Amino acid sequence: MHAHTAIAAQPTRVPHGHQAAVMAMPRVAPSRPAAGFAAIDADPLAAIAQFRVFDREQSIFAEGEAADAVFRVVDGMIRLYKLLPDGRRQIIGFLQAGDMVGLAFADRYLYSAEAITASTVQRIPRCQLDALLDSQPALARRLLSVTTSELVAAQDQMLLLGRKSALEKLASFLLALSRRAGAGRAIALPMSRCDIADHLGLTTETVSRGFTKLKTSRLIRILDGGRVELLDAEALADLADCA
Amino acid sequence: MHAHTAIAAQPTRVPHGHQAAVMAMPRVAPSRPAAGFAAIDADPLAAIAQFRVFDREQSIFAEGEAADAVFRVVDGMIRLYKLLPDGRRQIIGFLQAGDMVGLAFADRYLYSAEAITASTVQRIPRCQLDALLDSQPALARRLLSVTTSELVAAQDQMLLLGRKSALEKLASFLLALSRRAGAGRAIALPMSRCDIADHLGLTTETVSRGFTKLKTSRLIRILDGGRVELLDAEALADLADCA
DNA sequence: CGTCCCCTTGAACTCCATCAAACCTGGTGG
DNA sequence: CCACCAGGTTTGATGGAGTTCAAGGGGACG
Repeated sequence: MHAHTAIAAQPTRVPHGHQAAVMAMPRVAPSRPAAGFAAIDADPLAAIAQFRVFDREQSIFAEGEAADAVFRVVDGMIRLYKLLPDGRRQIIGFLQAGDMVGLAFADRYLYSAEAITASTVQRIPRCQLDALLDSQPALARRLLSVTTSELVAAQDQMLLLGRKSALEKLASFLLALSRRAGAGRAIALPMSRCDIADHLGLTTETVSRGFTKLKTSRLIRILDGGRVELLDAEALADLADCA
Repeated sequence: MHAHTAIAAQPTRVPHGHQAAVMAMPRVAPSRPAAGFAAIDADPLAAIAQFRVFDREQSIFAEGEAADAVFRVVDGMIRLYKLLPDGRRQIIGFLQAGDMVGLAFADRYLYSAEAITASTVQRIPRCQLDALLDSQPALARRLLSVTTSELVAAQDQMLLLGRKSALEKLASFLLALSRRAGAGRAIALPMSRCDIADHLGLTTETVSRGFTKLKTSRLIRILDGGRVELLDAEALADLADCA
């Protein structure tokens, strides 16, 4: 079996002087990994973690490789994706500071991970994690909680992929990012249109047309630096869950 | 752009809160029969479980309701689904004997569960589960493992929904069911075409045409009692993961 | 200032949804 | 036992949302 997992944790503070680029999360984000896991920050995972830095577009691990470590994102943005033999790609999720990836009890990664921006991650060797789980039973419950949140996000994404129109998908995506990022109306979109398309089950062209439509409808505004401002979150929400 | 009719012949109203909550547990193991569940069968969960029987098409719980219990399927088949406000439905997963549902650490169910066939389930009150987790730390690890498998299945489903064609979806679905059912080449399909469609992000008509095509291509054969025989699993596998 | 890459826009096509009707099949009641 | 009905299923015809193919911007970087 293989297995894999993208997990969202929720750091409020990152050890070793690194800064969490994000956060202050609403209690329950309906369609994104999330939820309060501040507890994990204080836990022993940090003690055994090695820090690693990845360049833009650099691979962190690939589907099929031996899954010998779990990662937690400290800074930057990561994409997780699966490929079909002919190259079609589905992006499972985008990870930001605080999210975990690789949590699984299988020996191979089930998807690939690449840095979208320059990123810093903590690497936690699998064997050490296992030992930790033995000595700290409460950790398993926390990880269970984190994994469950991931699963919830995955189910929302299924609804999106299976039943929403292109524009609904785009609106849902922007809102999810916004909730995840917290307060501000402006959100960072460091990923390409192609990444977004592969996350939403669309093509770059359709994503681009969608952005144009949202712009001309005055629902969003494109800022510099690939940032987007949500001008009317309520209208976007209507668009996201409805027809 | 509307779509569906989730309403079968069923008096059970589907409320649907838009409340956030959590829970989880579909189960369509991509590559294994119900493996790791034997251990759980012997465990203390059984001690506190109440058995319940549900009729065909009966609701087990609905999205938005207080999530006060976790369930384990003993017999029958259950569908888990989410609805959009306009009625479009996405079936998150089909549960069979051994699968768990409702595992989560939130106070509301995030999707609805209905019996497809007459079903027997064990009901495990949430509060008792929590107590058990405290007294039996190893249980959390087992549940973590189960949840992780779920997540893996969910990610495969995302790839399916986002990037596969109608026929590829159908082939993948049949193979997943077959792997789950284990040995025999014949698999039970107690769910309707509409259920299958709502699971694969298609319409009943497209599912029906797909079945017809697989039949005329001699890849499957329809048996009585809604059973299907996979005549050429290899060809189906090619169809499932490729173009 | 040119090149590369991504994004945007346009036009044609395709797969699947939609609309519609015929066909089963199981259940009911005469 | 069969006629009838209601439900789901299959098949057909048509249309549309999104893909595919193609070309034209526009910003970053050398």
